Amino acid sequence: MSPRRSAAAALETREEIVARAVVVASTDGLEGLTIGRLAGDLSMSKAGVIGHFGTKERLQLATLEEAITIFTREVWAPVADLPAGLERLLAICDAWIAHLQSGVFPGGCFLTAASMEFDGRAGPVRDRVIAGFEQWRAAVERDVRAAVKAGQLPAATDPAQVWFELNALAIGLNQALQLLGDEEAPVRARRAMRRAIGVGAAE
Amino acid sequence: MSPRRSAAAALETREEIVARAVVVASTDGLEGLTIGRLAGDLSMSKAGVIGHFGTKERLQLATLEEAITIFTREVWAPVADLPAGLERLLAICDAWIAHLQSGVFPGGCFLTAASMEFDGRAGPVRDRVIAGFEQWRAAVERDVRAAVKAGQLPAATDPAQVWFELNALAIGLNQALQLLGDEEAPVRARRAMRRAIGVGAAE
DNA sequence: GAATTTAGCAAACGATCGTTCGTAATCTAT
DNA sequence: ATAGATTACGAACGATCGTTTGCTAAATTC
Repeated sequence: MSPRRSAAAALETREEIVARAVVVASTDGLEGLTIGRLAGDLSMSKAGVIGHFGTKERLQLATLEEAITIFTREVWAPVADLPAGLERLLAICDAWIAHLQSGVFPGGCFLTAASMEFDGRAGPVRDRVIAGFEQWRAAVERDVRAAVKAGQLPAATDPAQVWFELNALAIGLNQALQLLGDEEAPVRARRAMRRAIGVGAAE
Repeated sequence: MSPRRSAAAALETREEIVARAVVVASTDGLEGLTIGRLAGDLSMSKAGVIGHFGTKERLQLATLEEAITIFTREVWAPVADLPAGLERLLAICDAWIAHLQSGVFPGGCFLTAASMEFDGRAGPVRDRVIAGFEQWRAAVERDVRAAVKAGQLPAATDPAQVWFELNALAIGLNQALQLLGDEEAPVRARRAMRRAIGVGAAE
């Protein structure tokens, strides 16, 4: 078969490719992602796959972008409507934990894996990973500051420290779930996150 | 040149290969490790490289084993002589942080990277990674229990919870250093580790 | 309805992957 | 000194890598 798809349908094809790429890269890594593998999975030719992106690196970037979109939808969107402050910060933590448990990415947190995979290689993929983390960090720290300003957290609270700990705990939870299948990890992570924020675990 | 090395020297060759493999895999991952690349770096033939291991998987296992040995030497050996308990637990944390800062692995913590890379693929490499983490976890938890027994920590202290948090913070520190070059991360990690243990940061 | 653009395929490109084979050089053991 | 193991090499294996090139057939534009 040859190109019997309309321009709109071609966009769909591109989305199908990216959707599959996210799944594959989630377990095999962005570098382990392969055009031939993708073509086989989708019953397409290699040229048909790469044609939508031009280059493997741009395919990786598109895949990363989609993963960031999914993360945003899973973790940020559910809490976006809450007012900035402690309540939303706690909701973020719970959504974060739920996301890591959800199995949306079969190979575990995509961004975490990508950050480890590309932390030593320069290039646009690494740059995008960094930008993604910085954006997420800014969102979390904003709520910490709002909670401090509202008197919900002690004035001495350091937003950067809270972010550091929450992010570390999320990564640690991801490892515990993916590598060890530790079923107690989510509750441990929640407890530690509450403590990192400076709020009783009874919350 | 052809094989003009004695049996003893051949062991040296093997060690040289593994030493180089640790460096390469530290940045490119155990899967990104390539026999041809290794042969080029060492001015050897591919057959000469793989001949010492038989299989790439066994080369990966030897590389992983060496990385575990290095980690043990860097983090455990300096504190092994201390008596079990709170003092050694705190020393472990400091040695751990120092190790992550040391740049022994140019691409960051080898075990962390390997755990992310292989957390979705069955096989002996993944099994060895898990065993390495379990062994390290047992060592840390042992000191937590000893500290509790000695009355240095509250009786309600949960060793598994402490391990979970310390490990997460170490991974988070590794990411902050490698991906973001965050120079404040080590002091943040140290502070959080002290708090996870349940000891004042002034210690 | 004719001309142009586009989606996707089949095939091939050189490069590299992990692995195997035969062979020469060296070491070890008799 | 001679025989047998090793060590490592060069060369080749089939497979797969990312990418490029023509081509066909459908969709779009004029």
